[in-house]
Amino acid sequence: MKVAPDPSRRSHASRRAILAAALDLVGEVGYTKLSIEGIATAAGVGKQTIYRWWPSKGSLLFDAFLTLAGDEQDGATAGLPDTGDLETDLKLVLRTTVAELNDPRYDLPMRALHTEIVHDPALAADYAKRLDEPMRELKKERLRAAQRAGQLAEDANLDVAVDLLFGPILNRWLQRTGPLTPEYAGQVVETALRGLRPREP
Amino acid sequence: MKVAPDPSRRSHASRRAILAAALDLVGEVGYTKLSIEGIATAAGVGKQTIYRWWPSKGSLLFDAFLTLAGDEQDGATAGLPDTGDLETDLKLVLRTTVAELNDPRYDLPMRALHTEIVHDPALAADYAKRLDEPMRELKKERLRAAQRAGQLAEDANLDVAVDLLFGPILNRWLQRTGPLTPEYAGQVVETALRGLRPREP
Amino acid sequence: MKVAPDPSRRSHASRRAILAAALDLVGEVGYTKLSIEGIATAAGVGKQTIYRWWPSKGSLLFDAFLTLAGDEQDGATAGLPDTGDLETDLKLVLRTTVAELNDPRYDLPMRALHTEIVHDPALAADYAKRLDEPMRELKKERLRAAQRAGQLAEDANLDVAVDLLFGPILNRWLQRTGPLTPEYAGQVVETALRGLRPREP
Amino acid sequence: MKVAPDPSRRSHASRRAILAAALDLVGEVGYTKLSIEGIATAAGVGKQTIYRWWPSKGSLLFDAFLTLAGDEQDGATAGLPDTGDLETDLKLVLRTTVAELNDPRYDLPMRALHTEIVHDPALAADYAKRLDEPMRELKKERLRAAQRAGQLAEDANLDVAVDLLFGPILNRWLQRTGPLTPEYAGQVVETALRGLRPREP
DNA sequence: TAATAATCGAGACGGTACGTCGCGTCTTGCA
DNA sequence: TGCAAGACGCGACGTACCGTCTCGATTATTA
Repeated sequence: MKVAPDPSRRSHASRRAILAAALDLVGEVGYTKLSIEGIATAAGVGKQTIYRWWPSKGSLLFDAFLTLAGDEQDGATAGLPDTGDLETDLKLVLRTTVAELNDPRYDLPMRALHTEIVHDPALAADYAKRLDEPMRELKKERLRAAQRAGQLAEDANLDVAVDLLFGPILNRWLQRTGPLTPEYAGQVVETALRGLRPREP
Repeated sequence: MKVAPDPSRRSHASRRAILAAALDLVGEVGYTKLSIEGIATAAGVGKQTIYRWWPSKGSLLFDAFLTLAGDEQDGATAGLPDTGDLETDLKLVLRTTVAELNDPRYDLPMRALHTEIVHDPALAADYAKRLDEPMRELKKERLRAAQRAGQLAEDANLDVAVDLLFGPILNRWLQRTGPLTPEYAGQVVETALRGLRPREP
Repeated sequence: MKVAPDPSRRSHASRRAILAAALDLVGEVGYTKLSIEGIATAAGVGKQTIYRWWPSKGSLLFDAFLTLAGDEQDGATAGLPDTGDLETDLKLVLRTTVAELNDPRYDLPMRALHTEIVHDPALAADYAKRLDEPMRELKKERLRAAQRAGQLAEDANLDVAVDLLFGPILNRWLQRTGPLTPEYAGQVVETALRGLRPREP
Repeated sequence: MKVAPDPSRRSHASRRAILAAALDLVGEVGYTKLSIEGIATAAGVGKQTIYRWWPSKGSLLFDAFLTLAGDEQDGATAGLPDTGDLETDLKLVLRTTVAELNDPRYDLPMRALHTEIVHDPALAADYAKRLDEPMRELKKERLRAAQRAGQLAEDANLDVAVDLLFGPILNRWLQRTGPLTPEYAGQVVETALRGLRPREP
């Protein structure tokens, strides 16, 4: 019978080395050539140390990504910018997102993580709970503020609103169906906010 | 020296068997366990026959998917429904899309193809040209009709509009960040069309 | 810096459990699948306790075998039987040896120990000194008595004589080049004693 | 279901490289450190090519040993020397055997093969049939000639006689219970032929 | 009788090798 | 010449053990 290892005896040095090596390697060789063996070697670690603590390559990538995200933007917990002008704020956020997706340091790791999520419902659930929901809540909070300021329809479904704003960008990035530019981000915000319907006369 | 094979001598029986086996297998074992070797065995075909005609697993999946799509909805070439009511028509289309994404026969093959596209820019370009653009053109055509009918802003960017409508659905399907229901599809259409801004007084 | 452990603080319970587990395990799973890790687990003991007290798997097996032998036949120290009839006595001894080699409780442990000896000269020396030589001395003592009784050539090399008697049995047992029966043991004794040359006329 | 590979498609170059590498490696690093992985690397061959054609490390060593033996002494098929003087002939043969066992090129490979035989009854049977029995038959043939020449007891059991001659040498070699010298070989022959009993008066 | 020092169980660690699977290439013999 | 079949060199998989290394928690003297 398989028993869970005791986390209190875990080597933090190895953990950090593994996560760093995973990020480095996925950036260098890409998702397809990323191997546990390669990560272990790059981290100066035995393979078993990886298999002991992570159930799958996906969950390792997830942890690595959390580290990456946590290191740089844990100020994100502070919430989205609120200048009082929703459109300006959203454009800033989406353009930042676009810049991040175009940043080579993030591009390959995020594609790798995305792929694992797509094929692993358990990981998807983990991702949804630990990354997507908190960030989504921040976004919805900003939209709620906009509602209070009368800049957004009272009855708008905020989850749908968030999807409307971020879905197009993520898809274009993933599928490369068009150039992922700040201009595109701006158009998405404008179109989503203005709506597609013709103006009321 | 490598010479290109002569397509006129190609065995159609083998081609069909390979594409069918690829679809069957990806549905049975999923993308991660899908192997060329397995497809060849299941198709009763030599491995070389696959390597001779397809440059990558992704392009094989793409072909297989074209077959799948072609068999069932080649009437799609006929264009989107146009009852005169844009919202109704779009809801129908998006709900059909949702049903398709939820159909087990399509789910795994599409995830597999998506993954290949995400990691293979050449395949992404092929996909964009041969599948995305034609379908996008049909959608834009319907939106243009709506513009002519005054149901859509004259200055709306139609590419952005299409992304706004389909991006959220595809993302929710891929990342499982929420249930992918017809209701959700309806809300996306409504929100996109109505816009997020408060009504003009 | 490495210091020698203090034998006075050694846990006798652990020692006994390890030796017993080693014998049990080698009997159950055979030499090839015998592992220090397995012995430690079966003995309810930490691995380090084994590595602390034994320099190699071979020396552990040697100790275990000494225990096994000591428990049952420490009367062997008393010397070989001496009824006055050398041939009868030798046949008894060799048949006993054959029975022991055929005993499942001894077979696998002895094969394991033999293998370690074959590949480890240091262990071989230890074995020669602590097991082979004392037993060999007992055998030679019996042969010397036979010499005094005029049943054995005065100038016979007793070491060679012992090898001549036991070598064939051990080899047949190890290599399974033929059935290891009491009859075979008897034939070996007869042939060795009688010699191969024809009777003087 | 596992099917046997087709021997007609086997690569002879790989086969030879593997057998040679096995012999070289076992001579260099010894039995304990001999690994399939190491052999494959040294032979410039994939591991699977070894696993495809040999069921165990032992059977590979056996094949390698057959090659070694076949290359050098396939003249052995011609039979043992027969000068008319049995004792001289046997001493020559046993001294040659001793020299061979002391030859570093043979020592480690033979120990390795011996170990595999000891722990693998199937391999032991193969060894008995393909190596031990033919060589034993040659020896018995020489002894039969001696019987016809009146140099050996008519009723001597030839199998036992062969064991009596070779068993002691093999044992001393394996267990290192004493120096393995030509003198020892001579004494074994003399003692075995003369017998241990005193001369008839 | 407490302090103290070593062994003890447990098991994580960096490694090596295992035996298997799949890759993409190459060769063979049939149609 | 295309094909089914499959051997090949290669690389990675996930597992088993190696021998070393911490960890508290017994123990069994020594102060």
